[in-house]
Amino acid sequence: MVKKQLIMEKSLELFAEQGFEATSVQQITKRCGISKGAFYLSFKSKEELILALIDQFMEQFLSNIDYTVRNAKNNENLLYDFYYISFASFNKYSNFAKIFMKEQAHSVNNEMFTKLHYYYQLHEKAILAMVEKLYGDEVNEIKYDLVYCIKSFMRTYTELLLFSNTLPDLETLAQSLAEKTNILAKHMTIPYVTHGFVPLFTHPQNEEGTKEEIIRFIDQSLEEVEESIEKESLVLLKEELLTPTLSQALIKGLIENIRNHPQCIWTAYLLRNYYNF
Amino acid sequence: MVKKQLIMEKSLELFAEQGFEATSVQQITKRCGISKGAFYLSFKSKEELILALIDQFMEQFLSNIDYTVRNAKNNENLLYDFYYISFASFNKYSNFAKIFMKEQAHSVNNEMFTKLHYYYQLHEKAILAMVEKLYGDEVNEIKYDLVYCIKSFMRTYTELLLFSNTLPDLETLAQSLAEKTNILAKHMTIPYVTHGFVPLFTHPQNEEGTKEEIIRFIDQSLEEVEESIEKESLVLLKEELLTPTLSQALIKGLIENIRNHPQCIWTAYLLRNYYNF
DNA sequence: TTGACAAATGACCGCCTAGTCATTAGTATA
DNA sequence: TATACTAATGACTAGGCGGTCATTTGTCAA
Repeated sequence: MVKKQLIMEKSLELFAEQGFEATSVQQITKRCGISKGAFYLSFKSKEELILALIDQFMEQFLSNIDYTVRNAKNNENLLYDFYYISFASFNKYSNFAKIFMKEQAHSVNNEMFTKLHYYYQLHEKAILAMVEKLYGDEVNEIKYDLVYCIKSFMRTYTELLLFSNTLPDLETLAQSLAEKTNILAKHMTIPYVTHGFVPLFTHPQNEEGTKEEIIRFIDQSLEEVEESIEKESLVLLKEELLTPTLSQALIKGLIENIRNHPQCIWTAYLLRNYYNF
Repeated sequence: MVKKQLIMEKSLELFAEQGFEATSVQQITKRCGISKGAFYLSFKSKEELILALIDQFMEQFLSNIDYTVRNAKNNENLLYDFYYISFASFNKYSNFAKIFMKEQAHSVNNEMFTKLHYYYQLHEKAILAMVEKLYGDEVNEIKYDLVYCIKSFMRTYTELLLFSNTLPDLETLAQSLAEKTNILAKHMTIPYVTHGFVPLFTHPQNEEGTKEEIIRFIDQSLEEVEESIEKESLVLLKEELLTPTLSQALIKGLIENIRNHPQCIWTAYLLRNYYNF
């Protein structure tokens, strides 16, 4: 549905400028050049639109990071790549990133709060995985605190990137933060965050990740995808889930086929998790 | 005026829970147990109330930090004290701090935006002054970036402090961040922020700090203060501004007399700046 | 050209908002 | 007690909000 995409694009602009609450459905429909009724044909409420935007961006963003961390051949460039890909994502989807910065703690309502915290924890998990991969057992005492430092850097420097008018220099930024992180990992002795992530709020155990859930995502992707290779890959992956026959390499290749297709990003992410690639 | 204070207290609670926009004047008056009309006798609009709250807290907070940095006898505990006093302030005025975290980038309107950025820059200036005092010329290349790192830490760990339910351990927190800062100052070689603070937005040169402006603040404080010592100190300071006669030590003592009085905090801050204490 | 169906419209609803102002209550002085 | 004045009230206005739905428009096949 083209209209749905149009609404998401235009509303993103408005939300980035004004925030969620301050942007009315009227403004959105006006910018789209459609009527109010048409809006409610695509989304059953303003809230649903917001949740859809969050999903779209966070899935993209997190799967990018996850892919980078998992597929890093060596540790040499991992930290740099992590920062680079993160800031590049924020830069590319700057409109969403701006909203994210503004509304993060706002939690307009419960469902949005739940969703954001869910993605937030996935992000922390990805960073923690990276820290463990990079520094191993040497940093066991300080690793949770280190994750927090990394998150600190990302937050503040992303803000600088998004809201200052200077031209971003992503290479230097990634280098600078990678250096800082390495320095802290090497010399820090007094951590503050020590007990892992105190979940601010207990998230109902998500069923994502089970075989059935992944198949549901594959079916959904199948409906939305046109291209034949992606379609075939999805079908094969579904069959493989039901009755395993293929080798690891073949499965990995199939996932690789769909990983960059807009409608398959989350499906690919779940599959990578499932097969532990 | 007692009512004004009541409204500020109760509205602070509501704003911290829900944010500015989501809190209506009706809710505020209900919690205060007063009528809507009574609200508009104290504040001429909801916006004026918000701006007053921002002023009250930021003046308190910044003057605390400024005092700590200026009066540090040696560099040994300065960094620790800075972090400690900052987090203690945030902890004490947690309701305001929560609002501040939530609404920072929101800029409901232009006047609030201007105000926040003004205080924001004062904060950066105070941190920069501390960095220079601590590390001198050794960190010239990286000092602006270091300021940004300090701000990063403060942001994220304040959030942890405010929104997690764990008991805060301010000593450890201040120690931990002081160590991190020292480590970075010692080892960092690749700064990202190099050109000083690119003012995101040019702030109209505030007249605060001129002799006339300070006298106006003294007059305002005089109206609100009851205690005789503070009153006398204010009168003497005003006379001194008009016709200088007293020694540095006497002036400093007079400022010290008023520095902790709620209605004189900003006046004292401006005077310290004026006399460069 | 007609009829059938889907897509799109925008007037309309109930609700809530910030802010106003004629009216009333309370209090201090003469 | 009468008068004068301030403090406080809450019904009211105008306007914006999210969301609905009877109606119109557009697009096909027959």
